[in-house]
Amino acid sequence: MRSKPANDTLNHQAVYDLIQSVPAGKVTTYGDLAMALGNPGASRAIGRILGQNPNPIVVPCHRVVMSDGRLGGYANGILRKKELLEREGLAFAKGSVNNFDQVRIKLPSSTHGLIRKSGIRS
DNA sequence: GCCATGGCTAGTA
DNA sequence: GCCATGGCTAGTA
Repeated sequence: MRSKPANDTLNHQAVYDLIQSVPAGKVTTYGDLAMALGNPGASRAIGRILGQNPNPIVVPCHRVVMSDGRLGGYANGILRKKELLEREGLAFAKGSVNNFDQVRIKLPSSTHGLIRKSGIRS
């Protein structure tokens, strides 16, 4: 759809900041990030944002996976993503992270994630 | 209109 | 499998 009604948008920098709180050996999900940033419906947008820019050295976006434990995507290919995660101690079966609930961390909730769009008529 | 998602139905085995 | 959602780009006017 070309036009949409959304009134909120995400602060990209806040997304990158938040991902930095995910330690090696752990993961989070697109949806959890969206939730922590106060925009629960934005999981898909999170994925798009990650694909944009991140400086992979400082922002470990390979630690962001799907809500069901499957890999999701990666700019350098999901094979690479899997390698990185395995190097950090994770294991996979049938494309999903083993023991997903134990390695999935709880994110700190962030306040500055949402930007209110201006110029909305009420 | 495309997509690095996610949640909820249907409909098989 | 469908479709709502949010961010983005290409490509027309």
